[in-house]
Amino acid sequence: MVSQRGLDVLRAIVQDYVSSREPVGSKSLVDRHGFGVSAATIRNDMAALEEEHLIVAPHTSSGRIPTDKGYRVFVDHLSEVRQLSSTQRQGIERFLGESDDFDDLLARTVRTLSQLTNQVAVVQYPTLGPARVQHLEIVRLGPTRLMSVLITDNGRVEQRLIETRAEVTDEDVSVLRSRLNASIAGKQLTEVEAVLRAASPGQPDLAVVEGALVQALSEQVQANRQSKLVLAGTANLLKTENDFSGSLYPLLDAIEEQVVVLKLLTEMQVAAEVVNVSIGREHANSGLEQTSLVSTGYSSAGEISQVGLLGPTRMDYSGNIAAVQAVARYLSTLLD
Amino acid sequence: MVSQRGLDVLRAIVQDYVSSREPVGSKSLVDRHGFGVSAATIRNDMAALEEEHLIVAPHTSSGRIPTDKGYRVFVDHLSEVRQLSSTQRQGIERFLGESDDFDDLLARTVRTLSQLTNQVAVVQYPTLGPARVQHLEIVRLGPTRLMSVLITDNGRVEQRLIETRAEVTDEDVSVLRSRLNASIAGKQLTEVEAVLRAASPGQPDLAVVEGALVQALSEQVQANRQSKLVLAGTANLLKTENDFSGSLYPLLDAIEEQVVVLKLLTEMQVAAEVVNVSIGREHANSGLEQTSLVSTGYSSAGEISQVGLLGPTRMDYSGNIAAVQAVARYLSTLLD
DNA sequence: ATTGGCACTCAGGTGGAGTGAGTGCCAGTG
DNA sequence: CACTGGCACTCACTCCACCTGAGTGCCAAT
Repeated sequence: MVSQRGLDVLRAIVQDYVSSREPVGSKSLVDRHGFGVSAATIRNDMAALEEEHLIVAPHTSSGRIPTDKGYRVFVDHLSEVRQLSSTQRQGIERFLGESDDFDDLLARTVRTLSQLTNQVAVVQYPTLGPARVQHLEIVRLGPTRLMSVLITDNGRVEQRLIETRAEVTDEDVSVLRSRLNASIAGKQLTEVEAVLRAASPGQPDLAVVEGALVQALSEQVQANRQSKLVLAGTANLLKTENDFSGSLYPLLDAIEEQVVVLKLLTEMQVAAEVVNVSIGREHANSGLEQTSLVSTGYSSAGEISQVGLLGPTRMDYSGNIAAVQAVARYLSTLLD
Repeated sequence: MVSQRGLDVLRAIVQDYVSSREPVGSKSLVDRHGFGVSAATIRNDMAALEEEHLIVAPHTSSGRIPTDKGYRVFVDHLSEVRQLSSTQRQGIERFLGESDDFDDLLARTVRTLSQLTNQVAVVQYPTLGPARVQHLEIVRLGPTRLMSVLITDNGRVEQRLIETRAEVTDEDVSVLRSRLNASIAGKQLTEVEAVLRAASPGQPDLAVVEGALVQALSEQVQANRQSKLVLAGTANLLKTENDFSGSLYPLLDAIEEQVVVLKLLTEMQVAAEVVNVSIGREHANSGLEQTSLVSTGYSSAGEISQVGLLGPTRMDYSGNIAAVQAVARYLSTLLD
């Protein structure tokens, strides 16, 4: 059983290890934090912590480092969220406030977050969800090539290339544009597919082209479900003192691939306001075993998406949680 | 003076060093490439090459490695472009052919190129240049927030957020949308600003809002000049055996920052078809001293932009040049 | 111009000794 | 019963000395 002092010791171990990156031993522990007891006593407590798999010794007779489970207990019970300084807060607001458009805003978000924390920052694009169709533009790029641009009432823009089997003229495009806009403008994206299928066919000679367009539009609406990711600060993984054993290649590769990170973020999808922390092997995803993911929701036009950061399990959880929270909150106020 | 055999020796040194990553000495040189002479003779040639700063010895009495200047001579005079295998070619065409839209196509391009070469691949977004306005959509996001979406006749889409001082209703937006579209649809982007400034003012009560919109549009048109970059394969920098001395941090940071790379690419802007190679210190840009950039133009709707790759100066120039060329050509055929 | 021979250099690997931070255990104490 | 001081032990790391081998520059001979 782990005593109350045992937990204090765990907290101290995590703090010292995070700041020094060296396994911490009983002696230096009593030196830095004056528990009212001797090193030998602390050693007993440490033995208990090791019993519970909260800490581990990298090799016989060296200091201890926290395990994933140890970090978990630390995050859940032993740390309090440190608040950001007001200058940091202002920095965030100034930098995010200047953005030009949605893409730019998310880009600035991850930049800010990665600079603030020295970790890799990620943000999920919101799904289009309950948005409505504002306008559908069709552009003729060539005799058998069209592009559709779907604009929603909350300012998202999705485009798609279409290869038609038959040749299309500019007039055809005009006709189709009017027809389709008339039928889907103002409709929710989720309804679009049904509306299109139900619509009465237009001129027979355009049927083939119209079919291809409807097909493409449906895909476009579908596609937004599997959302997209923006990230920044991957260079932080290489900061002179890095925490990862073995090659960084699999890690950076996994991050660049995005799919694993995206999956993790999606799983964390819960209420905004709550900050989720997933530590090391808790997410046994290939490449990310040595990292923790700190994320929380932000809301954009009612939709909740995740923004967060990725770093070594040995990270400053208090500071990072605070940073993620602050950025997410401000992002929400900008978007809602 | 460097003899003809001297140049052959240089070629051999580059080839051996690129494939073995070890300084190459006179003995192993005669072993692998049977010049008709003895090692001592080769040593004399190597001394001449060193005299010309084409090769250098990392430490006294070790093998030699090529200098940036040595690579330059190799690229310009000693290497021939190796052609890609037809399966590689087909792979490129299959993967790029499937893309959905312009963004996706460029994303696939860099992915392909980075996988093909194991380097970092980059591609520059084309400037909008001579494109014409197809449609301008205005979306009302809130009482004082609008978003403008500019669609060009070659399928590019640019969006921008606008904060208006006065409140705007949906009706106002409709009015403005019609007015602005009427005046700029079909105009070249370069003309847009002039046209807008010259246009007669509409309803006086909308003047403020219209002013803000016009302002934003002008910026939007301007902004596309400074183009944007897509990249992939940064993980390749960390492949187990990597070539960079010192920390990778400054390098990855510079790449992620994009601005330096963008500047380099822009400077290379010349005719398509020609493959440019910039080697190491030839571009003395902070962070990229140990890298070479191989790039060439691709054309999109008449505009020429650059696509290329970035890797250690010790790279397989022949193969990489071939890959860049093949990808750029196919990209051009898709886009033009 | 080319060659074989020779003395020299130096990075990298190997192995042993020493150091110090840290441990587990145990007997003793308030 | 919780805590303490003491003690023997472990083991990663550093330093140093030594060796090896690939490679060099130079020179006299062809």
